[in-house]
Amino acid sequence: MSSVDTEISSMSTPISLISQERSLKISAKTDYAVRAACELAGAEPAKPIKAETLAQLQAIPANFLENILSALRNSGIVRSQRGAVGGYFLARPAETISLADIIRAVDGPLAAVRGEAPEDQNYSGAASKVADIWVAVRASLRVVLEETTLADLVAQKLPKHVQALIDSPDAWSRR
Amino acid sequence: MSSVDTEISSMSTPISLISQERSLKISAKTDYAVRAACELAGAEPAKPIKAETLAQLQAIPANFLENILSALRNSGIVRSQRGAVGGYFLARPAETISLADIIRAVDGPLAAVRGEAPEDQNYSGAASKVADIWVAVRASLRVVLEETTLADLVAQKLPKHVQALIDSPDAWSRR
DNA sequence: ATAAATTCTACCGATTTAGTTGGGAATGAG
DNA sequence: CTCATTCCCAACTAAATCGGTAGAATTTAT
Repeated sequence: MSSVDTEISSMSTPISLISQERSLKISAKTDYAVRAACELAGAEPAKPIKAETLAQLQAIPANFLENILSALRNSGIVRSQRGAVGGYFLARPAETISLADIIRAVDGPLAAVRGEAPEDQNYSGAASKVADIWVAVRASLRVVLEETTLADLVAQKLPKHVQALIDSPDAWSRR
Repeated sequence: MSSVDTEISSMSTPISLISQERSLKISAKTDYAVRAACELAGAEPAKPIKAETLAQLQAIPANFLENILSALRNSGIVRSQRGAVGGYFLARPAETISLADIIRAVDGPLAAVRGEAPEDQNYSGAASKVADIWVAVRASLRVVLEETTLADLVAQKLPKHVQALIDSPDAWSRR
């Protein structure tokens, strides 16, 4: 066949698009949830802020944010007040809300392997230590996310070991 | 507030289903890639193993595995040999291949926030420190994934700080 | 009671995930 | 040479998730 086809080598590669794979990624939902929660933590304790206001403050699509706030409410992280002067506010002090709490509320357990916890997988042969690695990954995420609270974030005072990670030389290298 | 409303507790709650969200999750692709690479690392250096055999050894869907091996080959992690006695083998010594290399080959950069690097986001207001947190998350992932090699995994000798994470009391708590 | 404000629920399209299918192209054995 | 074996590669698919919208339901102020 052939004949003319080619030129292919040069490659058209329209590369339709930006690949966008996801494994160990941070979803928009998680990012939005943390940002909205920061705004709530930065405001007066029991004064409700309406969803629309949060959306504007953080440039989050308003209707999507409502889904997120709903998940946070179901997990007991925020509470809501309906009616004319309603809105959302934190359900407990910002010092007691970790980032891990927020992420789990909107996106489920950390470091799940194909929907299940790492310790529920079973690996054989040369790969038998792989479960340990996923457990280590989860533990290292927890070191950051379980210890950092909303209060830390808005006060711009992160826990020492978290700050140390950020200050480490290659933390900002893009790779 | 109310009074009667309740009953809510009982609530139909169809609970649509097991949620299965994904943020900071480990994809099937990543898991399969690491397991297949372990088998290659556990075998003799330049003796090719065919995809079908790898698939059986690790119970990975064979055709899907070919996609994954193709990605690993494009990233220079494995090499392949066609023909009757062909198959796949590691392109370089197992000591020089980190888990981060493998994950990036099949699923792109670690800890991307909505498709972009954390340092490319810009945050305002009460959330201005959020970028730092995502950088810390990425750095903590790297601590585990950049230092652990395929050789470590098959030898069942993980780096000290990784083993320390695994041995820490709450690493295995399910949460 | 009623209107205004806001939450809440159900839906929707596009992308991604996790695969499958099938054809072609090297390679080595006989 | 020829043919079986194996990789290679592109397209296709079903189901789930992502990101987002629309409208009904609820609460509060007046």
